[in-house]
Amino acid sequence: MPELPEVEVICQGLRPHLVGRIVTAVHGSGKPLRHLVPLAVMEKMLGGGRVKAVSRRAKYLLIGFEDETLLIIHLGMTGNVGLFPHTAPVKVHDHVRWQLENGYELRLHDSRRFGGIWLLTAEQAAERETGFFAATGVEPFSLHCTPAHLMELAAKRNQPVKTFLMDGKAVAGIGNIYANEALFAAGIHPARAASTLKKRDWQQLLFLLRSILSQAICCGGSTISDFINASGGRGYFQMNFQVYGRKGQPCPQCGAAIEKIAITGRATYFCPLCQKE
DNA sequence: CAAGTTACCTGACGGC
DNA sequence: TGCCGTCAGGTAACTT
Repeated sequence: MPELPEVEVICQGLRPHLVGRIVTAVHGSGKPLRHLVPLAVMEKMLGGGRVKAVSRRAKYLLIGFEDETLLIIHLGMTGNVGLFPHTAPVKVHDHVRWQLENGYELRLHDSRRFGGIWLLTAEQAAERETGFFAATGVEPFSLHCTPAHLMELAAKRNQPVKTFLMDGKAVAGIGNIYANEALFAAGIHPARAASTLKKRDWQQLLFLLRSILSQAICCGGSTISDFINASGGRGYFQMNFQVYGRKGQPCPQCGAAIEKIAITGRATYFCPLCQKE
């Protein structure tokens, strides 16, 4: 489900309701996730703690506590988090529930259980960029993310530019949807070797990528099948998809039929006329 | 050793 | 109606 815009929307939605709240207990389904901190350990480390900050890094949601303990949540393909009254019926696939002092609880719902939860101590949290996030790439909106930086990273690789964009070790937060959309906007064929892009290509691609991510955040993210934000609402950026999921439909630029191919096993949509190799 | 493939899991959808 | 195959927004452990 969630790429950078969706996680950002959840983050912004949660922040005003979660900051200042105190975790009183942690409950769960007992089913494993891709990574899961034992509920008893989580309750011991978080119990009585007050939330200080809610932020995002790559596709991870970060919930910081006053004692600097950091709760990290990844939503995988189908994960959602939201706040519910603790009396609201627990749904199938509600795998972890953080009970709060105000009668609400934060719930992680994830049918495929590709999501994950980690807990960093204050020391680990302080060192997170060289620890937990050591292998995580640069944030697309950060000042360190420049056309020159991307071109330098890509020079060492002989892979399609789409695969490069989706590699979280290079650039953080870009998944299949936004990689497809950004390459279409830039007029770059997704299978083109990343190492062949010129400075000018990277300038254009980065500018358009940022523009698309920003628009998507403003639209509340993209809801394909099950994405909902922290208030249970749907995003509507999918209305703006130019190529993603549009196989056989006319290109919005030139009218040619959008093609679908597989690149590194992932569905890839592009316009054969607007995006030359 | 970079890069492609498979595995993890459930649910939705299309074809028959 | 229902059974079966295919596919899905992500990542990491495999294999080549």
